Amino acid sequence: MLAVLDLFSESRPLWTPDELMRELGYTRPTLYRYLKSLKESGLLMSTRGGRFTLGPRVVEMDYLSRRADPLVAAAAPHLARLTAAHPCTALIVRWYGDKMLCVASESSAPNPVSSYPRGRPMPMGRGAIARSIMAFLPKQRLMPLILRYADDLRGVGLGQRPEDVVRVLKQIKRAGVAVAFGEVTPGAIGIAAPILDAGYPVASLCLTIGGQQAKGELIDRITEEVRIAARTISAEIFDQ
Amino acid sequence: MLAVLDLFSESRPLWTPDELMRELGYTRPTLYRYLKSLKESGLLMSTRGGRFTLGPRVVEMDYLSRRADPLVAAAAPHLARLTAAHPCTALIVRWYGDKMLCVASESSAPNPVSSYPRGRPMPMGRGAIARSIMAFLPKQRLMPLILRYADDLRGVGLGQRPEDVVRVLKQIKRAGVAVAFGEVTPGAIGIAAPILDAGYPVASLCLTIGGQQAKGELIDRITEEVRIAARTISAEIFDQ
DNA sequence: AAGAAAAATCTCTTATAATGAGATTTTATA
DNA sequence: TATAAAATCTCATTATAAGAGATTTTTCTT
Repeated sequence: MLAVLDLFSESRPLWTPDELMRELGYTRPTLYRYLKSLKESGLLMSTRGGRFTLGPRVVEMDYLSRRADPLVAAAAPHLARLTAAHPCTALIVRWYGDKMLCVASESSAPNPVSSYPRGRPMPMGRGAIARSIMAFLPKQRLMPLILRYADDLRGVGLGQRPEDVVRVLKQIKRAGVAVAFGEVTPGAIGIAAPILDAGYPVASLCLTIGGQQAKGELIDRITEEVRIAARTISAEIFDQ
Repeated sequence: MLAVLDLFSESRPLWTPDELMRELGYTRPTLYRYLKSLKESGLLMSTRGGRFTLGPRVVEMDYLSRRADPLVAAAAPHLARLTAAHPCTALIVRWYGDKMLCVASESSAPNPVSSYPRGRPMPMGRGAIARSIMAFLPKQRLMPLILRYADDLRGVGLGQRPEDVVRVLKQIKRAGVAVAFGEVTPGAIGIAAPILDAGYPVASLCLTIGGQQAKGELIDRITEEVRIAARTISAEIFDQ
């Protein structure tokens, strides 16, 4: 039944029962039984024209998840403060072991180079956010990731061999912040620091600014602010 | 398995396996099997301390649902325009047959009286939003609702008997807009017009302003703007 | 880093509950 | 209101979840 749910994607948010039957190979009564359960639970809903989409429970659960997340609560004032201080976008990206998703963001840039709403997936192989998290992973957890994203990591100039990547990440860990120039969004500078829970990276605080405003001295100042804000948030969420 | 998911609520967003076992009466292996599936699908995740919460798939699905919703897309510029014109909160509330949820909102009020984020449930028996939708329901769909929320409807002075409520709703339908004073949030005025898809109400556009700014003439002007905006959105979403 | 405690998973039999073919009912459409 | 399409029902069959208890893995303590 969860396989039905998994078919609803960005490129294909609407399905007819017949399409689902064909895709999953279920018979008509079986599929309709699943659809009935999913509809009753609110995870799916039918639209006019006999198609199905994600339903109200999805919206409701995200609301719950947002309100129950101590990280989102702790980070909100810091995002507000940082965006008030600089024309930028500040975001919190959670790391779920295999992927990263933006869970909170606020923007004060007049024309943001890119949007980072809650739920937007972020790439694991590129950008300051990914590196700020990877730098704080224990080696055993890190190595599989480096191998999996070897191509991407090479592409942004982190080094040819895994050892080279590890060396760069060690530097980032020492600095406590990662900076990237246009790796995720062309023209955007990303400055990210990890949020640690019990010493283990669970998310990243990232501030993105347009490449134009990027005087070296300003970047240094922001870098320091991000580092400190991430540290503060880490302390606030630690055990609760 | 969906019963497990249903337990995660605003008042109880964290559960231990033992609590779930006790609550649902499942044996240990059974519950763990469920948790494993739900964890693998990303609907649940475990936190430090062996507790479970809603997981990344929830965040991701809401993002999908938001991006795939033609109503959210069509309404966004209107919310922006209305909030730019008045210090207020403008929101879109979808009606799901048995409940209403805010699906989009934007605010320009300096100190909003209340917040209406996506996912917030709205009461079906009170407020301009509820009435703007009920007024456009066919009688057969309407009567059960009136009976179900009779107490609430009486409480806000819509009439003692169902016929009285029906009469008030007929007036609202003729006007095309509903106005309410402090029914959902004390001190807030709500002005709502239905969004129709194929003549059938699927949502409501609502504008809330603080009671202080509420000169009668201003309310009349806003009322007209809301009515027209809702009509425009209806036309835009009609069959895609 | 080793041992104890707790948590999670595994094994295998039993019995429950999901499946599918086809018929039937309900809903939508003209 | 008739016709087509969509959704649900029936029931025998079979697959597959459930549970008791043992076992493994993880976590915590010292």
